[in-house]
Amino acid sequence: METAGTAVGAPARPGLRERRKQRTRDALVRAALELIATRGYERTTVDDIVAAVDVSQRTFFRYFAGKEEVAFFVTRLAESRVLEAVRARPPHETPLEALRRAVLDSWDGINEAVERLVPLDLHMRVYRVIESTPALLAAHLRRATELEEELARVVAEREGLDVDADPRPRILVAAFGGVVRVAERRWSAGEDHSTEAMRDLMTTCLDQVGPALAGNWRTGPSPNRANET
Amino acid sequence: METAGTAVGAPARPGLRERRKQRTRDALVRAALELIATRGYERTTVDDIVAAVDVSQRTFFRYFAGKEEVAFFVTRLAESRVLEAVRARPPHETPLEALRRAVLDSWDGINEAVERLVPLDLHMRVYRVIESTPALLAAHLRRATELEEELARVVAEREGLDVDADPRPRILVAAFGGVVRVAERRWSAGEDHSTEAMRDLMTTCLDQVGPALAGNWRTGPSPNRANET
DNA sequence: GAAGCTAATGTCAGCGACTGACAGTTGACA
DNA sequence: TGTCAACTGTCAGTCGCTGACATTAGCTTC
Repeated sequence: METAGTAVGAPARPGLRERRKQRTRDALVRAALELIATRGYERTTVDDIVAAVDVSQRTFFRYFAGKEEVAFFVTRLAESRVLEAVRARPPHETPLEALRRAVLDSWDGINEAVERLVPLDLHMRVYRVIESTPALLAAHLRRATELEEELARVVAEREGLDVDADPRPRILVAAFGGVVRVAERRWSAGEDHSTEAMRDLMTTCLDQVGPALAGNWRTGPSPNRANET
Repeated sequence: METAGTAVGAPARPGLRERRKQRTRDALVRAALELIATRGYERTTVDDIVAAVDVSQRTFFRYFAGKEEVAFFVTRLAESRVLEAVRARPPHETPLEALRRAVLDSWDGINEAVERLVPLDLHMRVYRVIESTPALLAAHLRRATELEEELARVVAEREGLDVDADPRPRILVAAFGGVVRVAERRWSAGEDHSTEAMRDLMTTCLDQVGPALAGNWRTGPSPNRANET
């Protein structure tokens, strides 16, 4: 469906109607995240959001299935990136290696992608609200397990296995996901919200999986336990 | 005010008022679970529940913080049992060992404890509704992470560590929790809902953690390797 | 450029979860 | 027995969310 007068070289610009839709959706997202970041999730009503954009409440619910969904609009970016990154890993890598490298790689350029939607700082503030609001945290965890389910499928396909027959894909992904969530929490709770800090935290946490699972912690000192005592 | 009435022991029998409270709460739980198991969660209104017990809606919300809470009333039993079991493990065990043994042990006698509240079969049906209802699944996962947080604290204390300084307790618990959830899902999705089936599934899944995390899956055969290492 | 189609939006009414305020009832206890 | 506190019910109202129907406004076609 080529519309009139769009050169092949330039990105096919959608019609006015489509652009308007995009604009109101972005406006809703921005207004919602700004309100949520400042007033909190529960103290932000849908009426507040639609009043800021001057559309009807009904319109909001046509764009988003619920109040929760708008809060995760930016987060979804990162999720899809991770999934893509895992698919792109070369097949000779170990499943765990593939997951680890994919997650670390997917952080490169994520900031720019986010910034195209909302200010990065805003997204950070919203993320902390998500982690501290019971209803949003619950939704976040559910979304995470859905992502894990897809990851398990990808891993199983990589290895030529049946997800439902062999439990290892789901187990690997579940364990991996748990560790990632620990890293995310430490990151958002800490001071340094840079991408590098995230990478460091993630690698440290993933490196600790072996030591954490195996053996007696008290026998030998762990790789880096500078902060003990 | 406090529901801390000692349900055991003969001497301190609670007064009539306390007994009435207990009775209405149990009635609400039973009615709610029965309705949820048969009609599903979303298709069960609070009005339906209170109509079955013949109390006002306001009373329901004085007993339960929300509609969700009543659905997890029985599940909470298992959670507290697991926590107790971990605390009871001898300190010479490896953290992973302690968790594993605690979870497996806590299933002994769980059926009897559940049956004191509602028929076991009813609880099973509700559990499957929880896993298949987005809103309930989200709440379930959030509760699970709260339990993991407490478990991490217990593990850290066992090993004489600071939960916030050393990441290993949370990492271990997160990975462990992920695997447990895989086992739970397989169990509730399968046919055999017996305690033994759960034990078998749990042990197999936990035995697969090592193989899943380490090495190349394609070199070694056997999706089911006897517990080595 | 006017007419027709259709997607996007607004309005209205209503359901269900949940809460605060107030009043009535009923165990507990002196 | 009477007083007090706890338990419950009623009522009104907020908020998230949805279906039905009317209205507006791009886009297409002639």
